[in-house]
Amino acid sequence: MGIIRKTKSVKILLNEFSADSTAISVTTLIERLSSEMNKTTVYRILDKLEDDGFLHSFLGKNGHKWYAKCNNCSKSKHYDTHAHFQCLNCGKVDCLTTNFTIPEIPNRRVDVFQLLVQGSCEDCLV
Amino acid sequence: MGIIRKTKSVKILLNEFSADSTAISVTTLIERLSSEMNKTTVYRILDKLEDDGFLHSFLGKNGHKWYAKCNNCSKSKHYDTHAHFQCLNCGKVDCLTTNFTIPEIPNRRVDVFQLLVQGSCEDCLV
DNA sequence: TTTTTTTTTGCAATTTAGTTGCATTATTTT
DNA sequence: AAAATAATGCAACTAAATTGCAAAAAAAAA
Repeated sequence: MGIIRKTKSVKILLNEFSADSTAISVTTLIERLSSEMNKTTVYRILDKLEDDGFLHSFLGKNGHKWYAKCNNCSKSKHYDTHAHFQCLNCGKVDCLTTNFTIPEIPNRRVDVFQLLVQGSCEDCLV
Repeated sequence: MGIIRKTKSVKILLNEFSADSTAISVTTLIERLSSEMNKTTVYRILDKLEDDGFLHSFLGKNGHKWYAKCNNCSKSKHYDTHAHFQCLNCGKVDCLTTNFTIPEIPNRRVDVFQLLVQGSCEDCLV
């Protein structure tokens, strides 16, 4: 699919991810932008931004969707071999720069994996 | 909370996990046991069996809940340092016996993690 | 065993994330 | 400017999970 038109809504959403590389949950975006666009639009644009390799998505601990900016992704391939870290204290979620390698598993072929790490972030560590 | 009474419904559910150690999704259980108990009961009993350390839960790729038998868990502590493997071919999900160690992450304290690996299981590998 | 207390269950209603169809509006192409 | 195409809003819908409450079942007390 991919983004075709740079509409007002697309620009607003892109802007949300321009600040830092912290991940944002879909529900947060829907609430934050409720006066500017419909939730359906949020879902659809995020979907396309992911297809375009500008964002990538993953599921938080409760199974809800989060999005974050991509660093080295393209239309054809998402480099999702990184983990996501959720701070149990402040709730902030971000991408870890560490690239994980999943060890070989006997008699199985590993295609993809999803790793969500939870703990305390640098700001919340005493 | 924990299990207090060994009711008929509890026995039926325990029985579902007695066979092998393959994980079962909540929706599968609800459908499979629809003639024997209400879905609310399924949710509630699974919840208690997890509290009791008999089952542990995790989220599948779509964010839906799965349960599997515990091996070394107790009421107070779940030894969830293992990954779950979902076969993209047959859909089967099971616990990997390999215990993963998440490497140290600079300036962060890691408390828990969730690792879902997807690929091809031993039965589905040619 | 019978009565009383407490827990469990079923049912219906509710919540919430996410999706879909369709008419309207905006953007791009001609 | 007109025509073609894509994006948006809205309402309705789907599905997983939760909640309140009355009825039923299990355990404890008598």
